[in-house]
Amino acid sequence: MPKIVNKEEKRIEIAMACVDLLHEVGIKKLTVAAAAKAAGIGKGTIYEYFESKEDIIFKIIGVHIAEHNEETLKKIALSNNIKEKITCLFEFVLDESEENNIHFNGFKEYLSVMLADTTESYKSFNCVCDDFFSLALKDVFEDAIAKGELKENSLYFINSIAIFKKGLALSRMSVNDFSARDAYEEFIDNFFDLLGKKND
Amino acid sequence: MPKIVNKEEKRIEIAMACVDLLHEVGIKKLTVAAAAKAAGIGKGTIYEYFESKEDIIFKIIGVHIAEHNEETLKKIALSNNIKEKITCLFEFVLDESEENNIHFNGFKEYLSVMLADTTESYKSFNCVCDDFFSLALKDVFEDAIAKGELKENSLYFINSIAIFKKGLALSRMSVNDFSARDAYEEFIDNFFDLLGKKND
DNA sequence: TTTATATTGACCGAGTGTCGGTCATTAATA
DNA sequence: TATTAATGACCGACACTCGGTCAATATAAA
Repeated sequence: MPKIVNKEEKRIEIAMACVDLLHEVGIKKLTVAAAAKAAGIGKGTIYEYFESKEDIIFKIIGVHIAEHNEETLKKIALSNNIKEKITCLFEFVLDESEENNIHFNGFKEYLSVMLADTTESYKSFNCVCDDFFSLALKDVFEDAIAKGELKENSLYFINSIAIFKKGLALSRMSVNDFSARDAYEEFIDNFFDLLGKKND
Repeated sequence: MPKIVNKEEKRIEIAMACVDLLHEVGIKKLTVAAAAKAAGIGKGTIYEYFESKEDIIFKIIGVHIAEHNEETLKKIALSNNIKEKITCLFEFVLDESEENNIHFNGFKEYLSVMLADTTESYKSFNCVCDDFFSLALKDVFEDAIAKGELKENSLYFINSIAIFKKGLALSRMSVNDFSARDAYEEFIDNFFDLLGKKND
């Protein structure tokens, strides 16, 4: 009998091998043949591990988001400032560094694929991401309220802020000369003016 | 000389003839041949009027949005209630009627295309839509402030609300069991609690 | 009839996904 | 230990789809 490969591991391996290529050419111009070449395998083998070309993108984004969420939680734990903690949760949408641009663009590719063909599994995946954000934000808010830095009714806005974040991402993807950072700062400052407890 | 056709009119005519088909099959499965058939013309003729398949979707959404914006302004003018006026501006994202679903789905198709290949002209188009919303909302807010129904600093939130609306649309497109109406109501109620002037 | 434009569908090639077949590895057996 | 059997991994030729092109044709004004 041949060696039994770990399908899931190989899925990740192939997906990761395609990351650079994907970012070079974008999903529209990514061919399965090129993806196979990048991964050093035959074209047919791709289909042993993925349903479709789009499925590769799905895998890539999944791995990255899991990594990113972990990092985010660490950063939040390290910070002592409430506003800073919240900003950590938005960093993915705000950061315009070379490295984050790559990931953000990957997310854009993913969104495009998902909107073209919104399956239940895609939707479930989105929900998981949303839940992470909402739960983490809730923790931060409750912490801030306990410390007397935010008014209690801040909690009512958690869902709305999660939605705001999505809009921020979409705006960054689709609006000319849009500064997500500026838009975010404007929002969060106004928010704190209304709901922060001035402890001066 | 032969019959001179009005290119722009025919563009619209072809695009409109594809609306039903597009909604049936979605952009991924919409073939140019099928689109041509739906419009009762040859496949080659499509390319006399459109740059690409995607361009058809672009045209469809453009026409619908222009129509919709006009209607929205009329509805706002008819209403005397501030909250109702604001809701008019969100109606496209909230309404789940059969008819609006078709339009909303069209918008989703459009978004997908745009994210796959974000050209400057797509971005400009988005800006036009955003401007409409922001300007209309500003008018409503200023009116409400003048009437003493909203606090002045409500104006600071206009950009954020425009972004929130985008997030709401994206959520409706991509999240399981998401009620845009509920999320909107929650937001707007909390917003009025904070920034409405209680005139009781 | 001439001429400029509109229209068309056969055609092309890029690219997706399939499938029959090969290969490498290990289990079983003598 | 050597030989054979069994099996899943792997592959790339190929069938097919579909977007976009273009040479030929239709149309209608002059």
